[in-house]
Amino acid sequence: MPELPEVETTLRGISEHILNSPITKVTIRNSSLRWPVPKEIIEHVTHQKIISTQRRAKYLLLKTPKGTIIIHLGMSGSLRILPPQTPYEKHDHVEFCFANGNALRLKDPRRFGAVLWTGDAIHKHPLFRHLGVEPLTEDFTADLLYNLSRNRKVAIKQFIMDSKVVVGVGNIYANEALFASGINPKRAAGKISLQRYVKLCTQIKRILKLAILQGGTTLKDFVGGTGKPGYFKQELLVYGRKGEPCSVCQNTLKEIRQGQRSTVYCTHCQN
DNA sequence: CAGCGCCCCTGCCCGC
DNA sequence: TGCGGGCAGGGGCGCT
Repeated sequence: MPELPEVETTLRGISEHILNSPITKVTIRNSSLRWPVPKEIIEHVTHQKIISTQRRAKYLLLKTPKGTIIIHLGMSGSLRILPPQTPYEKHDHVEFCFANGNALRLKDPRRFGAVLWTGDAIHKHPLFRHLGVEPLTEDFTADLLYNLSRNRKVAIKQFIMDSKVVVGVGNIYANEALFASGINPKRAAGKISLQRYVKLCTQIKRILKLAILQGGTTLKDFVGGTGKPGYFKQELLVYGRKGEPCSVCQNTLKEIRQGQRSTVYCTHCQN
């Protein structure tokens, strides 16, 4: 479910409720997520405070003085702030209770998400070592995309979804950014000009920022940390619109599969 | 290394 | 109305 804007929305929603209050209890109801939720996390974080929160790629990082809780929402995960003793629902897998009365609870029906712990610097962790640049920083530039893509045969859509290149661009926003840039998703990344990468880079930033402002995209049941849905769905121009007329030229939007993921685009506007 | 497919899992939607 | 098939916002991993 969540791409960068949804993860960012979640982080913003939960942070103020969990910062600087001792963790009183950790409950692991089902440890079989993407990787087993390490039991040691309980002894490591109980009585600790979260002193800062941040996002790296689609990972949420909750820092304590002893290390970092790493949370990934996978395809169907959501984190909510709940009052104490809220009855568990199906797929509520992990919960952190705080002295201030708040509970932070992970629900994840498909269990592709993760809750991990590291006592080390985050950049040393294997999951983070090979991550590319953050798209909403000045390090993410057209020059970077251009240079990394030389001699690459992969389709541009898969190239911008490659987390070794740039992080946080998932299927929805890859589709939207390519449409906004007028680039055919099948075009080889290595054959795209610097000028077109300027456009693409600009559009990726614009769309991600706009989606964050709208609280993310709610497709099925995504809610930010405070339970509000996202409103970016109404801005989607191609994703989920196979067979509908292109908003620019009225040509019928086409759907193809790239790397087991659906791509929707306009064969007239994108080339 | 690049470039692929596969797979983890549940829920929902569609067509018959 | 019931059921099987296919698809879903991610991404690590193993193979060629």
